[in-house]
Amino acid sequence: MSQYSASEIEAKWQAAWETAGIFRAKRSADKPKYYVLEMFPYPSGRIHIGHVRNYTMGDVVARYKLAKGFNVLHPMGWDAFGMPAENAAMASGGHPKDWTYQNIADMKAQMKPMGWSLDWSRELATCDPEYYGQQQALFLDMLDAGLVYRKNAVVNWDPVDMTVLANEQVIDGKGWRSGADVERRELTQWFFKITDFSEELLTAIDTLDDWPSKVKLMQANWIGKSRGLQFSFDMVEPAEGFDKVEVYTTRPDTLMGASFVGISADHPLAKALAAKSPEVAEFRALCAKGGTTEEALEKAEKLGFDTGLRVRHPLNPDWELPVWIANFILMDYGTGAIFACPAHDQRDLDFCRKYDLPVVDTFFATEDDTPVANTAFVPPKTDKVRWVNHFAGLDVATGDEAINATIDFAESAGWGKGVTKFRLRDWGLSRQRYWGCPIPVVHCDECGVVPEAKKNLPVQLPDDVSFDVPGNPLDRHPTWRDCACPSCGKPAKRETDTMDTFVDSSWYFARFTAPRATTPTVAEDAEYWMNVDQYIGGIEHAILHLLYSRFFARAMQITGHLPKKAIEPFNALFTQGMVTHAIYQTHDADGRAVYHFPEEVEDGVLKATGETVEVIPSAKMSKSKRNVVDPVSIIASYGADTARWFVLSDSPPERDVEWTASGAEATSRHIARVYRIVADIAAMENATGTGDDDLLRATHKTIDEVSKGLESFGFNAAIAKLYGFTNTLHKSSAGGDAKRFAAAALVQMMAPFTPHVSEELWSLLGKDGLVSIAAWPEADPAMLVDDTVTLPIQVNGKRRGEIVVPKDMPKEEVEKAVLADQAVIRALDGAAPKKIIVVPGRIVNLVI
RNA sequence: GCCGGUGUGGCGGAAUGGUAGACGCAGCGGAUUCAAAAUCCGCCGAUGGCAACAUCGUGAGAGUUCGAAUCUCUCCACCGGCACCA
Repeated sequence: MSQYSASEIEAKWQAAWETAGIFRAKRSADKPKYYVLEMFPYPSGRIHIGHVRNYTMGDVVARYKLAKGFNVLHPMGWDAFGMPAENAAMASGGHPKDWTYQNIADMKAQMKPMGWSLDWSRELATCDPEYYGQQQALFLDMLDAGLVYRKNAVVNWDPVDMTVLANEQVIDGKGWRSGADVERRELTQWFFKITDFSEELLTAIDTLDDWPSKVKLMQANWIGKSRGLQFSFDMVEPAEGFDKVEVYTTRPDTLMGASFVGISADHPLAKALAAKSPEVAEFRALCAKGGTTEEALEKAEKLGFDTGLRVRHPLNPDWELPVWIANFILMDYGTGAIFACPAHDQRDLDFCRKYDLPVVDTFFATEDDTPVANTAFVPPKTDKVRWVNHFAGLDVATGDEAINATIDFAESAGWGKGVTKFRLRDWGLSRQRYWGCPIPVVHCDECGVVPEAKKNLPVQLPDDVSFDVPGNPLDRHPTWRDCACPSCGKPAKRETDTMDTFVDSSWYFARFTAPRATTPTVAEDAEYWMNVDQYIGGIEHAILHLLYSRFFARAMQITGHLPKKAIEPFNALFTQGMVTHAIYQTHDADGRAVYHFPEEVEDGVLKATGETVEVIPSAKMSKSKRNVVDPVSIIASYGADTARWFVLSDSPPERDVEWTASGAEATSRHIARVYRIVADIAAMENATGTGDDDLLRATHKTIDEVSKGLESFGFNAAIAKLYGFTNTLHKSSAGGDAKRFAAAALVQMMAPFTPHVSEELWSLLGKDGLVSIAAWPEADPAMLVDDTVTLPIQVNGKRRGEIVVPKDMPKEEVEKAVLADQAVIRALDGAAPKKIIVVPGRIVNLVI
């Protein structure tokens, strides 16, 4: 072949890899293992450029480690349960199962041409009974170990469709289909006891050395450990069987600024009052309006209801405070009751101003005693402040000191107790939906809630379901619900809730070590392949998915499914930025947003109808918003090597990248240029030339820099070095021997990025075997050091010139050389420098 | 609202306390060609200057330092997460 043709070579080399079986992971003692995993995709049906970027990053790592002599495990699967399949069934009448498996087939067909070094023999889909049956076994073991329980929790309830809505389906407090005002309603649900591990999940963050610090910080904040004071306000007149209100506060030091006692609308006292008082019941109903997200609760207008009940201040029995029901107090956190200190909490202040409640300052800044008006004074807890008549005798002290002093004071006086609490809540896993893993329990009138027997697993989803009415089809299935109680054998009903899809993705990394096993994992395989050495995925999973996986690793260790060393399953984490793209939307007759694919839009109008589209710039690519870019056309036009190189070349991998089509053409030209340069070199005579040594040095330097780039996810930097090295090689007048050495190194270094053309050029250079498994080139340290160094010279921090000096010239001689330099003499203009700063090997700065 | 992040030429970005703009794209000029494509060579932050060079310049403002894109504080804009999107 005389010129580069992607279409001819890519299929050829993919077949060669397949035949050689070089990506099939096998356990063996002779090599170290390396497990690289990218977060598995949801089978939307089309791969998008974000997938291409994510999986190419993982592939570069996997291929580099393969060349470095590791046994590499690089698997792929499908996060295949979830709402979009049901939505598709509702929209077009098909079945979620058919839709999902068709999407998997389509996406796999689009992924194969990318040439990723995946071990497809380990492919799994979470909707395969082979997978979810083992997940049910895992669930039963966790139930047995006391890690699962049932309790009430609130959901978004659509009162028109009579169905539970996902947060995503609540838009501005209304149901997405019915448009009805959404209510918060309690339901009995299954929970994982993740809070048993709050302390452990928090402290173990310190062991995650190769995780981004921002992710560790987000997880720590999410777990939210706090120390505070728990104590009671005695009621002046007991009511509804309550004689006190127990509160928890992280700022007990502000107790003298208490304005009222607030209880959550879901507090037992509020419920008890509502049973007697229509006004309270009405207020509770008002508080129940809207969605369940923390954001909705935080942003909602502050509402309060004065119960008329009074409580006594613990430090002064004559001081009575009113008890209010307030919508911003969460039943899930602390005791569901607080005391409000408006002077030092903005929410409390807003509330007190609205309902005309007193505002009492308890401390001031050391130099400023302006009373609080409409902005609460909330300095960092590490700042010293001046206290007003503090009951524990403080004058000037930090918030932290005051909190500790107050807790000690309350404990020794016997009216309060220092308590550590966590923000983290237990993980509710019940979903009132069809397309998920059935929860393998049975409800029996005689025996209560009974786990399904393991021999009856998997509890398979029935195929004969319809989606023509809202709600969970399992709930109204004529026969699937009916079963025999595993305990007493009498007729019973199956649980119709299925599992949160986060459960599916919380252990797939472990399943990949033995994907076909008839137990969740196999000890020898888990022992050999765990942990994941490098995990790669989107920053949007920084908290939930990763925290749930960390919990599952612990639960699986307790239930005997993972070894102790896998307690933290991901040794290193890399969070790639998202690929963003403009969203194109129009509105239907009812004013609801309709999204359009980029290829349907031209010059701001829909190609089909000429309708003007609204452009929302730079949003996260998402299948529901349809702002996805199709990589298939890039591969068809330029080939996989171009697509692979291009997605990694322009932007640092952790950063978001706005996708634009320009540049693929240029990448393709560059690959063709490398092809020509290397092909010419392959035809050169064996000989020496001028600059052999320079080229050799440049080669070793590039090997060093590119290897470092690959080790540290500096893919764009590594590619920039490869561009530079290609230019150096092209301009060099070195002889055939040196050039062939340099060309072979170039081809090898490009191989993780552009494996197909690299294989072609490797064989063109007359090398034996596959470049994919050729040993990675090593840089000779002796070739990396230069004898001289160029030092920039600054005068008062501004660059005025530069000198070239021997690498290890002593400071005094550098100073002499600098002062003798013409540019320096000109810049000094006769002035004598006050100070000369010489940073060896870096810079010289003269201060005048 | 709360938590986390990002901000540098026309564009993607490099430099993580030491020469701001590596490398790439776009653009401009030249060579080659009957012509074009491809290819090759060169220029390319702004302002002033024939030039040498000077001044300004990393979202805005302040600070620390011999020296700041980089560290600190305040503010602005955008992005991610907020427990039932995956």
